[in-house]
Amino acid sequence: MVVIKKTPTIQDVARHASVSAATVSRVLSSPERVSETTRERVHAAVRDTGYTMNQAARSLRLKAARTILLAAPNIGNPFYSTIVDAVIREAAVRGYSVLVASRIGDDPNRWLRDYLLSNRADGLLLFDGSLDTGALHGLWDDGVSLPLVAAYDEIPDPQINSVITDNRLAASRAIRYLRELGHSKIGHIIGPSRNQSTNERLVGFREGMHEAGLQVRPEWLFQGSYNMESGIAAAEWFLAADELPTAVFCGNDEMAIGLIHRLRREKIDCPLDISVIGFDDIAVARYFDPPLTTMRQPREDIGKMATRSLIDIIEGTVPENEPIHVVLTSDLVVRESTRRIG
Amino acid sequence: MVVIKKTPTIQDVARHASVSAATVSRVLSSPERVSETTRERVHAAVRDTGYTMNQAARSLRLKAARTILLAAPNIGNPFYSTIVDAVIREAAVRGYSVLVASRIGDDPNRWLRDYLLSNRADGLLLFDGSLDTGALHGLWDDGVSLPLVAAYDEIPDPQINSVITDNRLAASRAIRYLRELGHSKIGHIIGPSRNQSTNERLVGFREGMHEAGLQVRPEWLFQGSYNMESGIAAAEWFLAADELPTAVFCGNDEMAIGLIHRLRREKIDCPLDISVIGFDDIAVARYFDPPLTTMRQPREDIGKMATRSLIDIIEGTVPENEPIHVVLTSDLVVRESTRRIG
DNA sequence: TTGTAGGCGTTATCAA
DNA sequence: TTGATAACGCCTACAA
Repeated sequence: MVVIKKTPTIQDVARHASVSAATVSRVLSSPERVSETTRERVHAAVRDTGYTMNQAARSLRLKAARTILLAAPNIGNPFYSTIVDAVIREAAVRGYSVLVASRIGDDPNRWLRDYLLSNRADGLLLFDGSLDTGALHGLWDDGVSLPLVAAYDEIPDPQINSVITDNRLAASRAIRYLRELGHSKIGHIIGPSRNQSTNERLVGFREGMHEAGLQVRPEWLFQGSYNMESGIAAAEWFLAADELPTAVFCGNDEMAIGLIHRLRREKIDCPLDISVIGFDDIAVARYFDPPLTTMRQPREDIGKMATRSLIDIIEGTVPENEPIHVVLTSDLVVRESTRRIG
Repeated sequence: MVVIKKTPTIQDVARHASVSAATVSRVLSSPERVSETTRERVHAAVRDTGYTMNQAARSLRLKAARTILLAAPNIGNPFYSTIVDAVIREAAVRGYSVLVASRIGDDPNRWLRDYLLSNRADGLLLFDGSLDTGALHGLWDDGVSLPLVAAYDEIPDPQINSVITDNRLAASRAIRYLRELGHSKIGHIIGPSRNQSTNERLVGFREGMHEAGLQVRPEWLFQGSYNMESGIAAAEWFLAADELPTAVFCGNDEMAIGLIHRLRREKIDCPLDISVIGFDDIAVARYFDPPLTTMRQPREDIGKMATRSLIDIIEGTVPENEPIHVVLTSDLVVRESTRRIG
């Protein structure tokens, strides 16, 4: 089924247009260096033969694949899918393809070699802060310097280019908002601690609490894993405490949804009995019942900016000694899962 | 930043191990054809030099990229992300990379050429039934036969390999279930008509209605586009009718969510006043309020089976004259958005 | 402005 | 079992 009549090569086109292969190549990559007439002849020949450039040969010759590698911990998560979409779109604009890898297996070092040093991809867009930076430096130490942009999840290494959001600020902003609503008994569902962004949100939470003169109570702190099941588990953890918080700041919307769902089973209503604020503003947030108050992450922008930066780096249109650090701002989106009390 | 000290080639390894490049190549691809001792020497040399195969060169030589192209209309949709995840995982198992393209632009023909005839990808996994099959046949006519598996969305061409679900049956099953619950005033939110699966669901809906001796009322039929906003619009359409249906079968869960959300604003409760049944069973379905009754699509299986089939075809381990047609079954998942009446 | 020639890194063929 | 060689399709000095 794979067999093809005969894929035309640049030679075939050359023959067809009665020019040399070099000329065809020039017409395709730097048309201005070819005379009007031959250019047209070559274009005609390209159409006639149905020629398509062989990318493998081109990559080999140019030592560039015009492809970027996107690595995320879990593409299945709807949060990432929007980002992926933005990445693909932006990459296409710049003429790049996107190779997607969902999980950086057990041996990131080997994995990175396989993809990046093998001429399959020219750069890496990393959406996984849990990756050991040691592995990245490992490549560095080998004398290799690879175009890399860490996005969304922070990597605690100022040398690494990054496009992130102001997690800490956003978290403290969320707490301040709850405080304004009159809440003082505030809980927090944390994400997995291997993610730096999680930790930033936790720090922001603590800061917000501190600023408000509020105590962080351990029984109102729960560590989840950014999925709805974690929200359920968190609800059960809170339920086991002597007293329920009146408001909970969740590390992401999914955990908020799980939390609200589980509490409702106990006739604890959101926002009547408890206010819940999420993080991300995933698509379903505004249509959930109650519509979720949340800290919106500019996901399209993250994807777009990260892609743009990476390609700039790959193409060397950006000074390489000063790392790129973009920090996008999150916005508080007030809906109906939070409510003024007392 | 791209510059690398010196990427070792197979030649470097050969020198290091005092063998020929050919031998190194053999050790790497058919170790059994090399003597124990040299094999070990070569392996050591590979480790020492930190050699990684240049995939571009390999692809050029082998005329195979060990990469598949995944094309979906909208990766941003959470429904697809799970499938994509499954595809990537399964492909990895078989040693394939996955190139993802979100939108098959205006000119699918050109697009397909660019990716598939250019040696970037060995086969296409198509999740978009709206693609004009003429374009596909265009390639065929050129004497080109490309490994292609259409998944999830049906393509009305028995020659094209496909992995789909029993949309028609599932739809009529949904109607039968509503009927069993005592409903006779049943509406339907259709997906975009360019998708064949949409049409199959519509046919199933009509069949189910017919079997039950029920009339399909046009004012209870609404065409959406598989997103939550469509559900909102559908609600408004139904609201404008003289009478509301007592049950609505939705083409997917997102439209069901939008519908329920909008009706609630009018104090029309699901499931008290209206039963709603979705399609797909996306992650949030079970935690939505009310938890959605829905026809679950085996998404991981779709992704896995489709990938497996495609790679089998690429590698020629499957007879090529008889197209593969896998039909997976959808399951009715009863939750709380549907309710007995009368 | 155009053509010639060499090489990118790999693997398959053939001979030793 | 191993090695020399050619070829995959393209681009880029360099020469004309």
